[in-house]
Amino acid sequence: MRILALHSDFIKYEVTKKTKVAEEIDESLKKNEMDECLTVFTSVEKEDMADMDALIAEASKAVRDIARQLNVDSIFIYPYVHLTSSPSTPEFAKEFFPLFEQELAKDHTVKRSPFGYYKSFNISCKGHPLSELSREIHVTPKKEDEEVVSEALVSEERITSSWHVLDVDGSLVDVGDFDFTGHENLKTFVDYEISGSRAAEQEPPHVEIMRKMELVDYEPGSDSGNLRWYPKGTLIKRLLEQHITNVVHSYGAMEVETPIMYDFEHPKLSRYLHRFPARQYTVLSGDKRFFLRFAACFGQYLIKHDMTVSYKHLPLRLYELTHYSFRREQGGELSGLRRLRAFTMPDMHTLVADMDGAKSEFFEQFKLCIRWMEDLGTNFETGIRFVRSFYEENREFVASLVRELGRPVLVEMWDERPFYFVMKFEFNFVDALKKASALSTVQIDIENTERFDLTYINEAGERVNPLMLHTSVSGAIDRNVFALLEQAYMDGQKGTKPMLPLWLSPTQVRLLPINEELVPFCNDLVAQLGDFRVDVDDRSESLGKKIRAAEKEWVPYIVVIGEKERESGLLSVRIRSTGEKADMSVEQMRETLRAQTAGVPYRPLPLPDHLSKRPKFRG
RNA sequence: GCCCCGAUGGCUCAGCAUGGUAGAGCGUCCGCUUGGUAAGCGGGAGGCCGCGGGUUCAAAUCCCGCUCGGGGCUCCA
Repeated sequence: MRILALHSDFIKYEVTKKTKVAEEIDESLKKNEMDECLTVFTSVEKEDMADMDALIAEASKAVRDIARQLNVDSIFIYPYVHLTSSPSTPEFAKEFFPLFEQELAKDHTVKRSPFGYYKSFNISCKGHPLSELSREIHVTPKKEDEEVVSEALVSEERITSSWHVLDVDGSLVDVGDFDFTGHENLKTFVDYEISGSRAAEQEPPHVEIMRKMELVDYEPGSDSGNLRWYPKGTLIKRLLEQHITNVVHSYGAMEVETPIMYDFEHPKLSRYLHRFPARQYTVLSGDKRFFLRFAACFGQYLIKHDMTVSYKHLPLRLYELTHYSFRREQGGELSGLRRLRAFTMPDMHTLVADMDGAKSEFFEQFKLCIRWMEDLGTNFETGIRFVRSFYEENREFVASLVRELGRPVLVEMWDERPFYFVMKFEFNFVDALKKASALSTVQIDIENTERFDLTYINEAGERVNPLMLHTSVSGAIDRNVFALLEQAYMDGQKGTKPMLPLWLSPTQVRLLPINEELVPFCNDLVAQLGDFRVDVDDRSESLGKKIRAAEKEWVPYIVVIGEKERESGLLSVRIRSTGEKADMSVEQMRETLRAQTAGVPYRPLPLPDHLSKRPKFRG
């Protein structure tokens, strides 16, 4: 940004002609003047668009400094594009000037000439040594540090909230008064949320597991928080992705795919961005700047903006599995699969006509999320958050959610609305280090359909803004894997053998031939168990070692194949989940597997089915 | 962004306080072993001790800077 500040006896202007980009103004502003003032000619530049909040802070600081130096109170802001050769978009500047005026008006008398008009003007400059000053203001990420905090953060700090527990019988009590006996995990979640007590100074257990098991690993060749997935990890991830997509699809969402990067200068997006901390990756393409999406919101908003939607189409659901969403989290915030800079997020946005529609849809999606968590099989605790006024009007609705869930939940009640939503819930997984991480979530958004101009035609034929739900039924897929591994670890600590659900186990059945002559027989068995992931440890190792290797890989069914098996056709199976050994026929084996994998996706083995053919991905 | 910690064969780590020929286990390769429910035996190969500078006759080791990684704080739309 460039400014030219003139200490003036007076400035007068008069609008002569309107341009295409003109802001709407009152008749009274078409002609105005100010005496004894600092006239500030201002042009907003392209680079300023990186951060509106920082720009306002820096610019007003500069102007205040000059005003103090000259000891003037009155400030006249004059939008004047001609100071620069690389102006920002008119939309950005148009948004900037009123905010700039507002900021300076806190401690000065301020007037402003309108943006987007040709004007004639008269100015008298005092002509003393300090009367003509110019400044260049640069908004750089470095300067943002302490002073410039985005609107969203500021408002979050201002908002006070109170914490309660809502029980199944509908009673709402202060957290302090609730008896957590029998709800220890909820207590852990509550402590984490409220006090934020973060003791552990260790690496989360899932990190060692994900590396040792050759699922996922850090990638030193990329930015931190961008991981590499080995074949077994990729299998697990793909299965979860496929499953969540099936679930959401059969719920009635329409799947779409949208770009991963968006134009900083797109007027609607830039305005949205300025509501949030600058945590996005930026990408340069020629001299255009783009940001990598941090959710699927943008693409879906832009599609919905262009759609013609009737009330008959509601609720209308779009879904995308974002491969990837990007958030440039601060270095120290990153943690294994729990917190990443590039992550995979199933994201659904539902348009509904009104608050009644929003509530019934919210309820259905709440049930869908419960089912997901039950399938995943990890622990979870519920947080429900809303604005106080929303609760006052919807007590019964909120209570019905808790009844549906069948156990008490943590409630956070805000005095005023901190973000764009009036209500949300999340299901939080509590990990081995007693930290909580959100998985499923649904939010009722009352702001963005207007902001992004999403509309539908109601029964009266009018074009109106719907309400919108933001939903992730599963939460980030990476984080689901995190939860599965942490849960397995915790199970292991309690004495049960750690394992993944059968449908996600990279190897479901491992055959251990007692000598190499039995390998062909094992190959026949692999073929007979065709629709499952069965492999053969054909290496020339001792049986003990093969068993140990299979156990370390958490293989759910380990089958030793010797002469006895070849003759009888009965398999000697070591069942990980129960620790028992059982003899079963191939057909029984098949049935056992089939019963446990009904309704979930299948993918073939991600590696060669003979262990002797398998490379090591690490160590 | 701030504060702590770390970096040595493919992996996990020892060695570093007191400078003097670089070590182990696992894995890998080659032999032997053909076994019945969690580690059979022997041998070989494999190292710019993260990068750059300094101190020293001599640096994996001491000092400074950097890079990368992890954890904590803050943060988590």
